[in-house]
Amino acid sequence: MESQARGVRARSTAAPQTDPEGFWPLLIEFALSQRFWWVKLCTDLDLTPMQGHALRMLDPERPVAMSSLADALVCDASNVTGIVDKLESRGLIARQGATRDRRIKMLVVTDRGRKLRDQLAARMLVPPPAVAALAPPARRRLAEVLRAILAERST
Amino acid sequence: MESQARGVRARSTAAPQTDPEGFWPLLIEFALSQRFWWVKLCTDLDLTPMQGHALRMLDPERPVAMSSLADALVCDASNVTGIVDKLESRGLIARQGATRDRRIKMLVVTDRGRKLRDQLAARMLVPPPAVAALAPPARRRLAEVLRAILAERST
DNA sequence: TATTGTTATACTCTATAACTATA
DNA sequence: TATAGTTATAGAGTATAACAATA
Repeated sequence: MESQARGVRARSTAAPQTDPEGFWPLLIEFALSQRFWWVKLCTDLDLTPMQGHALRMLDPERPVAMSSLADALVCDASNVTGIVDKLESRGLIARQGATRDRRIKMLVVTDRGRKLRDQLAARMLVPPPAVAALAPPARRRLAEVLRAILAERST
Repeated sequence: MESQARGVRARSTAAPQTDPEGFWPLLIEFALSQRFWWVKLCTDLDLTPMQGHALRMLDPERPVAMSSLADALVCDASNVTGIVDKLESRGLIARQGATRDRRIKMLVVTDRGRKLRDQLAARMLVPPPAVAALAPPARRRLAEVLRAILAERST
């Protein structure tokens, strides 16, 4: 949920029709609130949000084509060029030519990039107090549902 | 979850310590995936993501100060000036002077803005098939858990 | 003096279109 | 001809600093 300082908050003006328990609006409200969480996480590690996403989506075990990263980030290839430029200039990743198709450039995560990526992953996995305090059965149930939702790819 | 075209996906390299059910990583993965969902929702209504957030956070029932909107959007006041400029130039909101303190400018949602805001709210409330298919008891339980998390304000 | 909002500036993200070098 | 990536360009979000009006 976004800040409610001075009483400002999102207000719903329409009623849900297939979700009388209000589950979906709550999930959405939560998801949108994580915008700030992600920005802070990345900023703390001197990354922009998109640079953080890029580093997260790259595979530390094997090279990934620029075009694959563009797909993963759901943005244009021209955009990826700039994002990769910045990460490469900091020595976090590197461009490599592909052997068979010389048009393709593969991206590899450097040792330095891997360290930063691991830090990011570690911080991502630290749940906020409210989540850590949940009883295990409640977490287990919610985890099952989220797994089912993510498996659908329909959102 | 971001696109997995050509096999690219986020990989975790660290293990959670206080969340053996994997609840938190799933929740985060879900939250981050909603980035694209929100962008599309706003784009369909000819709004940028931030303009959508601004319209969502404003109160159609009463004027809101620029500074309050800045708090709600968690961004600088100078930033809000530009976002408000664009919404106002489209006739979706309007600036009003405050009576007691003439430094303050209050924002009101116009009739046109209200219609667009309602459309946005209505589309937000349509759950994806995987969510709509959940049994009511499951939804009810999960709604309780999410309410508890959001009430904490600690994320 | 302090606060509200604006302006100026600079950087990042974003897409489109034109370009190159390959295929 | 088609594809992978780059460059040029323009619009939007972002913060910092300096500013005007008001308190």
